[in-house]
Amino acid sequence: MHLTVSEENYIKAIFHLQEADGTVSTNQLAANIHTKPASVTDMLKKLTSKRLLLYKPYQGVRLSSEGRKLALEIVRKHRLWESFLVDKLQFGWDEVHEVAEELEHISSKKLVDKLDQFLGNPRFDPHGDPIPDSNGVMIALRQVNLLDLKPHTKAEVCSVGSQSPELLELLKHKQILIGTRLEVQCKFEFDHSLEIQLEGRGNITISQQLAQALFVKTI
Amino acid sequence: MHLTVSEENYIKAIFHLQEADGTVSTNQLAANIHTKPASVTDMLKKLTSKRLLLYKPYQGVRLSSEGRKLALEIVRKHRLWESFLVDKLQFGWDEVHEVAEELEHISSKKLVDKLDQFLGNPRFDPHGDPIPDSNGVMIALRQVNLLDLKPHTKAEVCSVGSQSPELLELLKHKQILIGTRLEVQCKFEFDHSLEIQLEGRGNITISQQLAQALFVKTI
DNA sequence: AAAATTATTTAGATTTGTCTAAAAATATTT
DNA sequence: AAATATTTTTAGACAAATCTAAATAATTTT
Repeated sequence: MHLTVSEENYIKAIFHLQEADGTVSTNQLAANIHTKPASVTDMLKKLTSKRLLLYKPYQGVRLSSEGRKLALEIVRKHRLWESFLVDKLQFGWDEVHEVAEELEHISSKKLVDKLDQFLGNPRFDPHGDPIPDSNGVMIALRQVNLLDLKPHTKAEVCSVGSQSPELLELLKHKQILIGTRLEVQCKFEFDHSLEIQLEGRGNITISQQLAQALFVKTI
Repeated sequence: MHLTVSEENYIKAIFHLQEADGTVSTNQLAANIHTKPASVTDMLKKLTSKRLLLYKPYQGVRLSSEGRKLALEIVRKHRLWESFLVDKLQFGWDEVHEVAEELEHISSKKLVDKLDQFLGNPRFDPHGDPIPDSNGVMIALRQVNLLDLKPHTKAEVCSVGSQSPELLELLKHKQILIGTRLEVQCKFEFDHSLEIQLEGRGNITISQQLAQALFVKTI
C-alpha cells in the first residue's frame, strides 16, 4: 500500500487527534493540517475507499486497523529520525521537528529498521515520546512528570511527588487533585513555569517546583 | 528558490547527461527520466522561466550557472546519504541508490552540513564518485574508462558508470568493487572484450558493455 | 533538392490535491 | 419546536505534472 506524502499527513494527523477524542471532526482536521474543510472531505473519501478510515459523513472519522498500522509506521519513522538528529547530528531537540516531518516520508522499511538498530533501539525520542517498534507496538506512556508533558496534550493528574503539607496546601488552594484534567498551554524557558488549562475552569500558572511534584497520565 | 521533487529530478538528470555532451536533447531526457518527450518540453519551459536552464527550442538544453549550483547541491546530498547508508547503517553499496534518490530531496541545508561533518567530510561516495563540498565545488576525477586502458597497465577501479541493479549484480558476481586492482592482459578486436587480471586472483573476461561501465585510475 | 525519417513541440485531456461558493445536514438557542 | 448558527458536504474551478495524438521542425536518405 503506497501512500502519497499528503495522504500520510492525513493519516498521521488523524492518529494524533483521535488519541484524545476517539473520533475526529472535519474542521479539527482542516485546522490541524492547514487546509479547508472541503479539501478534508475529499481526502477522507479517498482514504476511506482505500480502507484506511472508518468514516460516516457528518459523523467524524477514525482510523481503521490498517490505517492505524500505517500511522504507527509514520510515527516510528518521525521519532527515530528525531533521535538521530539529536543524538548523532547534535541538533537541538527544539529544531528537529520540521526536518523529521520530511524524513518521515522516506519509504524504505529496511532503512528504518537499520536506523533503529544504529541508534541502539531507543524506546523514547528526544521529546520523551515512545517510539513504536518494528511491529507497530508502542508502549503506552503511563506516568509522566507534568514538567515533561508536551503542550496541547490532555492529561489527568494521577499522583503527587510528595506528601508535604506545604504542597497539599497549595494544591488545595488551586483546587488540583488526583483526577483533575488539564492541558499544558505553554512553557516559559525563563523560570520553567507552565501555563495550564484546568478542564472546565480557566488558565493558571504553575511554577517549576509545583509541576515537578505532579505526575500525570495522558488521556 | 524552492523546487519540487520533479523539478529537482530534471535538474539532476540534465546535470549528469550534459557531463558527456555539453547539451542535452529532449529525447535523451525523456528516456533518462522515464517520461514522454512532450512532458519534458513542458518542464524545460518551466525551468527556463525560472532561469535554471539555457534552452533553445529544437536545439537542446544546458544548465544555467544557477541550475548547475542547484544540481551540485542535489548530487552532494545524494552522495552523502549513500555514504551514510553504507558506512553507518551497513547497507551494501549496491542497494543504496534507490533510497538515496528519496533522501536527496530533503531540503534542510543544516542537515546536509551536519551529516557531512558526522561522516568526517568524505571526499568520495561508496561508488567512488566525488562529493561536492558545501560551496558546490566538486573535484574532478582523473579517471579513465576501462575500455581505454592500455594493456599491461596496473589500475584500480574507482567508479561505475551507472547504478543499474543489473550492473551491480554482475559486479557482485565477479567480485569487482571500488578499489579492486587489475591489469588489462589483452583486448579482442572481434567483440571488444578484454581479458584482465584481478590482483590476487586469476584472469577473467570482461565484455565491452561491462568495461564501458567501469572507470579506473592508474596506480 | 525532394522525399522520408526522426525529433520536438503544440493542443487538448487526465489525475491529484487544493480552493471558493453554495447547498445540505446537524447543533444550538430562543 | 422553530429559528438561528455552525459544521460538513457538494459542485465546479485551478495548478502541477503527466499523457496521447497531431502538427511542425530538423535531419538523413535517396
